[in-house]
Amino acid sequence: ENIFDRSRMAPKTPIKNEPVDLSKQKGCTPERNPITPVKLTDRHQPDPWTPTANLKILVSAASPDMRDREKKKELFRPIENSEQSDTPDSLQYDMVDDSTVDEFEKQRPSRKQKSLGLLCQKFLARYPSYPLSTEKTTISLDEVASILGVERRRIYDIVNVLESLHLVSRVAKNQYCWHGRHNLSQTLKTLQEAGELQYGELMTFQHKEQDLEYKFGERKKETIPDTQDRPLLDFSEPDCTSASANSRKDKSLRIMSQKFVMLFLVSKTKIVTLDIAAKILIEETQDTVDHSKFKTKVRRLYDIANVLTSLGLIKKVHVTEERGRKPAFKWIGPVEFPGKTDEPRGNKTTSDPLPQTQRGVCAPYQICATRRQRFTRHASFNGAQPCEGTRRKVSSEPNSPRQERQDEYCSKMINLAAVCRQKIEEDTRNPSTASTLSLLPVPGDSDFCVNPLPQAVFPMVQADMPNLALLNGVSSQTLHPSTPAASKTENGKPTLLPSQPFLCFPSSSLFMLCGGLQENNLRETLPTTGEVENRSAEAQAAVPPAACQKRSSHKCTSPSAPVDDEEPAAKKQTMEQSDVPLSLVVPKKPFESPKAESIPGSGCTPAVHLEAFHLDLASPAAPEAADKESTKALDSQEQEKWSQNKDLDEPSPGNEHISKENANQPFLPQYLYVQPTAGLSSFNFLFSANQAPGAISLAASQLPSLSVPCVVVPSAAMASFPVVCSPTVTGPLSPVPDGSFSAAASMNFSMSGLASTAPVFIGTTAVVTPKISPTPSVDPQQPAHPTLHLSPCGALKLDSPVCMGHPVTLLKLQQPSSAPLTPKSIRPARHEAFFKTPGSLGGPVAWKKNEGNQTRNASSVQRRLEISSTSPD
DNA sequence: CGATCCCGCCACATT
DNA sequence: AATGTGGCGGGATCG
Repeated sequence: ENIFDRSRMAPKTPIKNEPVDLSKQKGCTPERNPITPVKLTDRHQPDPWTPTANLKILVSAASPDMRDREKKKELFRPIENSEQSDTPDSLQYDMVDDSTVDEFEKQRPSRKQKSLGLLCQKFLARYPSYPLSTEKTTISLDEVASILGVERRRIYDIVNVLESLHLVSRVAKNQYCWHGRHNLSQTLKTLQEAGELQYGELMTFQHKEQDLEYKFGERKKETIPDTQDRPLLDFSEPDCTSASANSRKDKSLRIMSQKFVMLFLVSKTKIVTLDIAAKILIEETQDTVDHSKFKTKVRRLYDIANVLTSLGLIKKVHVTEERGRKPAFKWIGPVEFPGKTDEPRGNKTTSDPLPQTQRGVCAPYQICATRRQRFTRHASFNGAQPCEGTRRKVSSEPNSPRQERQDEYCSKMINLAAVCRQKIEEDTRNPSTASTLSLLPVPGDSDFCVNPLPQAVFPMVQADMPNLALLNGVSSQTLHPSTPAASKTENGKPTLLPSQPFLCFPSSSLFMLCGGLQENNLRETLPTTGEVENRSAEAQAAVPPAACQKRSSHKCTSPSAPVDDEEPAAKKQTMEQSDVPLSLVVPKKPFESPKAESIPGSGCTPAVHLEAFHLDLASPAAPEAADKESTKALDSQEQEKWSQNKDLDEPSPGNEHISKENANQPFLPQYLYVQPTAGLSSFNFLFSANQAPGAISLAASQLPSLSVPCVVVPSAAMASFPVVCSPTVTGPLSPVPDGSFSAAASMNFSMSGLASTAPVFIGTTAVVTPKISPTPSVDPQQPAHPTLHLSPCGALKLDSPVCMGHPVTLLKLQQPSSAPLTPKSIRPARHEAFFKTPGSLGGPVAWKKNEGNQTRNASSVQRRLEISSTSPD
């Protein structure tokens, strides 16, 4: 509590004022003692309590420098003056201290009070998350240590982890430079990329491996053969320095921290158990595996986890496996990163931070990853080096500023989302663990937001593990998530679950949206197009329920191919599907063409994308997830969005509306708009899904990007539930346009959302649309879906469908339509990848296929690597 | 009793 | 040699 206050109070800048702060704190000590345990007492310990004694203590705590310096003076002074002041020291002090102290002692600070996590929070509270570029704050370890009342050693633990994420950089001896979260997303992205390279494969199997590992221990290594430990990313050295070569174990804590983060980013489920992480990390590091070593590693991971938890990037969860419940952590930080790596273009603000060539380069640090090579240079970075100073290079922020902004926003958004998410999750969980499904059960019910719309779109969210799910509204969907889980185990399987995305809709009112704009048209125009479209349409539709229904039905039915796929797909499985969808898509285009035409190629694509999306979503949520992965490799897809809401009432359907801007501009993105009802003032929104223009282009790339962002906005009324949306996400890969906007879009809404209060959310991931339509046609689907879910195989099935959805579609569409096809064919593979989902046991093979995807992904990555490698060479 | 993880010794690195 | 860093793991707490 205190912390918060303080932070608020002083969020501002850090340190500089220390004197003040210090004084306060110290002064506070007594006061705060109650709260914070701090060792003060201890320190005070023995001595005679005189003012001096206190000083001494403080001093001792402080570094030598500190001691000498005025700080002491200041500190004391303030204290004396302000608080206890006047009196002759000792007395008051004693009084205060003792009493407090004693109390404390009595109470015992409780270990928790001294926890690293708490300490980290305190630490973070002292600095602004997004410091102005102008202000550079430097952090003196000694000061901080003394202020926070801990030994310096502890500060190192915190700083090392923060450094691994580039939130701070070492400037000099006892000095660190605070950067804040501006570059966090960039860093995460980099880590994600690096992680894919290193762990991608592993993660694929995640679950399996886990098990295996358990048994075997670490065999995994294979995958990651060589990597040594070296820093994946090293931040450190942008330049080089001799140091780079470095020494001392390379700061294992930092490296470990990065690797740990990578595991999350690469994990589909976004959940990583400690033991697995430990095993992986050990392996990399070494072969030997002793038990003791393992134990030590776990200890370190706890240290890191505490810091990451304080940063709001992960949270603790438990995974129940056959073996039992295991401690694990779930990533709740941003999943997707706006910056794109791929494209050069970048548009949006963000993008390109790195002007130069490839991003690969950019990515700083990169990952030398796997191979160890590191690149050195990022020369690009050099330019901007921040603090630097002396020797150590610090480079921290390689990134350009612009991006940062976006990132920031994103980050903020994300955070919010995370918060929401958590809430939701929690809620969900509570019901039952196993339960993930619990929600599901009601498909039809109004509860889910869907009501209004026949079809709703849901964003997927990943569930956390435990929770999960949700879904669908109405009918159709359902559980995908659950399925997998179910298959595995009843409960827990968080793993699986997690991976899959779900949505929840609590109440009715929600809305979502999604990106595809075109679709609307399409749908209308052609029902047939397919599910995908439908979805998009649906999404749109969703808003306007009435309309939607029709569509939905149409969708379902009409789209022969696509549709089929879905259903069949489930059965069928797989990859191929993707193709199918495409085909479906194609048709649409024609339809759409009017709009689309305007921008021919692009128009189509976008639409397609959307569709794909939808499809995925629609069918099994899970799949979608898979897709993403494929696309990126990561799981970003999974990300989730959460929404939360608290709202009050229900949403009033009426309120919501979706406006489509599209209408005018077909291609463009769709938006959803939700008007708030009276109640809400706050929100409304919308968003577009994609943007058109970019989309237009059509390239496959778009698709990926496509992520259509959806946004949900809760109306005021709705408030009660949140919604979410997500864009899907391939984003990263995709070039530009999409990504950019998606990001942008999200940002926007988010912002608004934030402001308002309402929960909003956004997700990256995909969205799912349920298709539920009133029409019979739908029904068929339903069965299918369910089946999928249910069936053990579910995962597989799901995947397949999913796969279909995405990428493929696009491609095909394009071709037929306009022409310009891009060769993205590649994507299909990716799609597959997506599917990989978690749990699935089943279809491992398929997953692997990812590779194909990866190729894509990889392609970019690889290129980078290659480049990098070459360059280094 | 297992999960956490505080605490601080001590080795290595840097001054 | 002094001081900065940070690996490491014993053992106390927590749940």
